[in-house]
This record gives sequence, structure tokens and C-alpha cells, in this order.
Amino acid sequence: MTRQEVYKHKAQIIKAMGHPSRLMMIDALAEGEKCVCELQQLVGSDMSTVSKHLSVLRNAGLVDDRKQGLQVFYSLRVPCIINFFGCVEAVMDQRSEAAAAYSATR
Amino acid sequence: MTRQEVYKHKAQIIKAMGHPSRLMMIDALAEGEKCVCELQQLVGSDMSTVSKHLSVLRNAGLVDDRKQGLQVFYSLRVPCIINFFGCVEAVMDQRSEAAAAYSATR
DNA sequence: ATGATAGTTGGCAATGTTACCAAACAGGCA
DNA sequence: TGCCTGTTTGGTAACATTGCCAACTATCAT
Repeated sequence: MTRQEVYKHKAQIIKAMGHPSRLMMIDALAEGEKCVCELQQLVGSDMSTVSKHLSVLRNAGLVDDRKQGLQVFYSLRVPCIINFFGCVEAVMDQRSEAAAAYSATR
Repeated sequence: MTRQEVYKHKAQIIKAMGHPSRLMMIDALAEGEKCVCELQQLVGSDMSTVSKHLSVLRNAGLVDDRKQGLQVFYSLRVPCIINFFGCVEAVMDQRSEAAAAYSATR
């Protein structure tokens, strides 16, 4: 795999996380596996939309699926993702600090 | 900020990282600040393209810019992002393990 | 001033993403 | 068997992202 291909692959994985609904689902899956129906209630979109979001996460290697009777349960494949969200929050906080500092100097 | 808005904001930050060229630049910036010209050489696109990628990163709050003479130097604002890349690599590795396991059982 | 260098911005065509609906599919049950 | 429920897939219209070119701005040197 060339360096370019590695970055492309990493970008694909990160891009899979870059959607509000998918982020919400990943957060929920941190608690443990959930069926599509539960995730649908959580995000509030059409079930077909939720299913497509989940297939994006599956293709990226972020979640696993397990069929049990009528339901399909999804689970996080690589839990370290969750740690990262703290860092994203740090980015958010730093932005609001900057905004606050700006408004203080106006 | 509602829960939806928070997820939208987080998604925006993560999405900003979800492009091969931007990922490559973030990785390079982990070593320290770099001018646009260096980053351009690194990714090999038109300078206008690189500049637009950098503005995506700046808007997301991921990098800072500093002008010095003719050059503009960019730097990472929140270095914890780098830790996360190890986790993305874990996702990649686990995928190739799964592929290896699959090809072994065929 | 003139010109050269480093970056940014606007425009635009090509491409990718998203969300809904409708249709298909699979497992469990009458 | 046929129906119900949970999920996936196909189609498509609206929207967002990308990358190049050309035009512009800003700083420095002659």
C-alpha cells in the first residue's frame, strides 16, 4: 500500500465518523450493542437512512453486526474511538474560549 | 446548544479531518509549524487547493495560522488529535486481520 | 513605482453525499 | 402457506465537496 493509499484509507475511516447521526450512534454503541430499531429511535430518521449510515460504519470497519432472529445488533469494533471524542470536545472548547476572548476585546 | 447542534459541531470537526490531503497535513504539522509552501510540496496539489484545505482546518478550529513576511505558517492547535491516529490504524489493522482470517477459511 | 513571490478568493464543472420513498428480502409465527 | 416485523437495497432529487484556473491581495526587493 502506498503512502497515498494509506492516507486515503484513513480518511475513509474518519469520514465515516463525520456525520451527526453516525456520531450519535457510535456514542450510543459505547454502552454496548444495540439493534437498528433502537438506533433509529435515537437519531429519529427513516429506518432506511439509519441502515445506510450503519453500512457506512460497517464498511469503514468501525462496527460489527450480528443477526439474531428478526433483529440486527450492531456493536463497536474498536472502542478506542470513544477516547477521541474528548479531544474533539477540547477543539470545541478552545474555539469557544477564542470566541470569548475575542468578544472581551471588542 | 442542543444535543443535535453539539453532534453537528463535532461532526464538522471530524469531517474536516476526513480527507487524505488534510490528514497528511495534520500529520506533518505534528512535527511543528509549516508554511503553506511546504505543505503544498507535501501533498502535491495546486496551491489554491492546499489553501482551501487549510481554511477548512482553520474553520474547524484544528489549526492556527501566523503570517510572517510573505509566508503563512500553520500549526496544530490541539495536538491530542495525533493520538487518535493510532486508533484509526487499529481499525485498519483489524480490518486486514479480518480479511486474512477470511482468506484463510476459504 | 515595478516586479517577483506567497497566499487567498471566486467561479465553475465534476463528483460524492444525503434523505426520503417504494420495493425487496429474511425470519418467525398463525 | 401466507402474513407480519425488522432490515436492506434501488432510485432519485437536493445538496455539499473537490480541484483546477484565473484574478486578486500583501509583502519584500530593486
